[in-house]
Amino acid sequence: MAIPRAAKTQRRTRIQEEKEEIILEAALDVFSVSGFRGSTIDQIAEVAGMSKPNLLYYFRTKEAMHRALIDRVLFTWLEPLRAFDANGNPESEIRSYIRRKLEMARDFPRESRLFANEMLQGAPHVEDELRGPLKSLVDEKVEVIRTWAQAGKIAKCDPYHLIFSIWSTTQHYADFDVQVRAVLGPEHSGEGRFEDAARYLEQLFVDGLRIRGPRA
Amino acid sequence: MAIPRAAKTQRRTRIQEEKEEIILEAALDVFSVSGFRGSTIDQIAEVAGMSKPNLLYYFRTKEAMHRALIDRVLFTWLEPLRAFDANGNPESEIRSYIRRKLEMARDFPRESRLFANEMLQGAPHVEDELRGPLKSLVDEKVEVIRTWAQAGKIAKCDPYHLIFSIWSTTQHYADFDVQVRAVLGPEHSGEGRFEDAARYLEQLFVDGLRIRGPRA
DNA sequence: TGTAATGTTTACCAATCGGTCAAATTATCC
DNA sequence: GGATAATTTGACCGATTGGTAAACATTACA
Repeated sequence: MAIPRAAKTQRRTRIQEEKEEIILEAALDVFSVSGFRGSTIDQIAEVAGMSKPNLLYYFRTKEAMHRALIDRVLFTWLEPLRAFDANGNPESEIRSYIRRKLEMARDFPRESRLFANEMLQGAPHVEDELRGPLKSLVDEKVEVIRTWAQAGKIAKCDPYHLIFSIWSTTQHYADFDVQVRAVLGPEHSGEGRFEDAARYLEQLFVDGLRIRGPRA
Repeated sequence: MAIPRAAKTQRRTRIQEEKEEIILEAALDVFSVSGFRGSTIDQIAEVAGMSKPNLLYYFRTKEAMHRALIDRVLFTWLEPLRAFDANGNPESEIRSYIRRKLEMARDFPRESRLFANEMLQGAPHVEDELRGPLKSLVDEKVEVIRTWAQAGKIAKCDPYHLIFSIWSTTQHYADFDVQVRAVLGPEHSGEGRFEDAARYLEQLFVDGLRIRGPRA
């Protein structure tokens, strides 16, 4: 008798590891474009190259697949912020945070879109994670930024909105990719647009945070 | 015999105007949360408070409803950018553009989310509008900004990415509203967050664009 | 190599999907 | 007030949805 999801053996089979990976990969393809409600198990099964019941053998419901995916993505999504170092140099920390977030937008656009889709729908599946781990981490980094500002290392600013603006500007290049390409035109839609964005954003944020000297 | 959508009379009935308005309002509610694929005619019909066939009497297909909605939203979405005045003062023009966009995020979050949903899905229904009218308008304003920079009125910067960053930061407060509220916590989730955002963003962009004098 | 656990497939289900149709109801205008 | 056009509804359709049952195939391990 088949017992899905290794309930009996505790240890996961080689096949389980492989297939679950393939499924989550396919699920990411589909969910990131159509959102939870707009995606179907059949679509995912087709992308994964296996039958629907086979897929449901590994993840018993559509919700289960989505949850597994969200958990994984949320973790990597927060990586750059976690790397934000209180002991580093403010300017270079912000610079590399922007760079890291832009690299994620370039290298993992599906993950970014999955997350964006979830937010647009009111975060029905991750509200707890937002209020818990996410808020805690942000609060922690906000304190760092505040300390920097009080020490006169950077200009005073609202740290929450600073973080929001870095999130939104960087993720924009993943989530609104079609729009960016359409506006830039085919001649500027190569991968170079990420370098242009990095240059622009670093200038924007670093200059914006520099302590302003005697007015020009 | 009933001829849908006033094919015969040319002029639209009072009832037609009213009902189409109610339907589009309901459709905005639903589409903005679940996207096109994830929304159902039944949902919209329920929100609109009428039967499904009745709804389909005014809009023959789900696509027709979505298109009518997109056309309307795209127009108002571009209003602030259209208002961007080449003859105005650069600093105050950018300031009021940011303010206008933030007001839209506050007052029309569903419209912003509808648009974001469409972008996430690869803009299957509006790619032409992006490449055509949108790109033209942006190109026009990019020239304005470029002229300002060349005249030494503002710092040099990539005008395209400047516009992208204003779009993304302002729309963030509509599209990622749940996240913003979760991170700010219940005590800062009142309408005041838009004022805080406005203050922060105006400072960020205006300072970032000020010609920098002798270094501080 | 045998066998028990694991993995896969075919056939199927009830619910929901987008959409149609004809009949019933209501508004409009002379 | 009656005819005519406009509106609304309930019953229905085939396709698709998320998910199940059980037979079948494969793997792992003694």
